[in-house]
Amino acid sequence: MARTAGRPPRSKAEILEFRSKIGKHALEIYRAEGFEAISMRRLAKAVGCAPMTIYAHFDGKTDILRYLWADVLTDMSGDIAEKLKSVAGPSERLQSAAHSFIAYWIDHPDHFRLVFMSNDVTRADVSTFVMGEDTLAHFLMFSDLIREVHPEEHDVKMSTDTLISGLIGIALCMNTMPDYPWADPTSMTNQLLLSIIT
Amino acid sequence: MARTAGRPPRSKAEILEFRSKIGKHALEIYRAEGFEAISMRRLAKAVGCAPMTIYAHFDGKTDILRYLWADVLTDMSGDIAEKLKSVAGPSERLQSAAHSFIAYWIDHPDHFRLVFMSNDVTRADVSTFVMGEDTLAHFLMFSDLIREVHPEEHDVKMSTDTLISGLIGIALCMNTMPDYPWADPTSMTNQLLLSIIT
DNA sequence: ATAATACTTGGAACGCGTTCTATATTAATG
DNA sequence: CATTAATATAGAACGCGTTCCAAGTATTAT
Repeated sequence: MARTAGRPPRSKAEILEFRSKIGKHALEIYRAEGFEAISMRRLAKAVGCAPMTIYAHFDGKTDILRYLWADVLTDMSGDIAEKLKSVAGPSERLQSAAHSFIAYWIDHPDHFRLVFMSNDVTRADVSTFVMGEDTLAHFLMFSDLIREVHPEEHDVKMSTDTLISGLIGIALCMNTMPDYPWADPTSMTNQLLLSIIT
Repeated sequence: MARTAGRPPRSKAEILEFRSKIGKHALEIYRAEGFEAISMRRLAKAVGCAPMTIYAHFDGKTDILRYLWADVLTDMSGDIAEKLKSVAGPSERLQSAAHSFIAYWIDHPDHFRLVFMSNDVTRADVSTFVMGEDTLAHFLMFSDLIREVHPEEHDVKMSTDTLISGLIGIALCMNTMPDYPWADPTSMTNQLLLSIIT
């Protein structure tokens, strides 16, 4: 301990506050004008700081974009929950959620790109959290639905991950290769569900 | 007809030749130094023309990258075929192919990004072919394998598309969200296959 | 006050994809 | 030959993400 002289480092609270402040402005721009409109120079102007300052708090643009994930995922979860209200049976509920999931990403290709096509595939800094608790919850909702269908044993974790990644794959294909005559996404989703429900 | 004066448009053969010439150089750079190394200015230098000229033949960078797909997919198909040599039963062959598919994209994240994460999600020019006959063949191989498993009716087209997009989804998740504790990719692939094989 | 440390700032710079414009260059017709 | 249309070229420009650096500002212990 025994601080030497000089300005002390910012408290963790301050750091988080600044980060979320930048994230808030990024979200504003994204909602108003979409993905392309978010630029570091512009974001800095919106926040009211120098472009350089942002780099002191974030590793880069992708690191900022992660702040928008939660927002999009919340929107998606809301969509699913809304449609889920009027569905009763366990397997029907799982199916409804899956179809809503697909529909959401097909209806919002820009959101899909934001969440699933962030372009820093290269570096996998395990240190950063990437998927926080809250972000995760939006996906684990499928676990609950699967558990309702299979109250017995069954490897819920694996079924969930398979379903999620499978669904994301369908959405990716529809988004990135729209010219290929894919089978009906609804049919594909049902087919995918077969491996979980049966 | 009755041509007016002036230089005639290039023949289709010439156009294709120029395009493939650019594609060839792009592939060279990609193989030698990877994705990031491909830039329009540098590519022009390699081809021996002005950067502007490329834009007369391609819509943009993404349009060029498509030329590299075939190469990557051929490589992948080779990988699958190689491992498939020593596998006998119909369903075993399908499983082998699926696992090889996943393994390939996990082992080559840069290739995955090149093929499945081209960033022009926005515009869907139906006019451009996007997936040529040859490119397509690498995916339709799964159709044959599925048909071997199910000689009867069964909607092969839909099963194939579901399997392909599901596999791509698993690969995408492993590549873009490496920090999330996904279930074992092998297990997920098997789970995915359940919906097709049964 | 002074010195030491942490952080912010402004500006320049690099290479990028892309667009624009004005100026060749090429190859056909008349 | 000249004319005319198709193409290629050079160069500048825009905004982008990102990096570097020198200078400034803020906050603390001494």
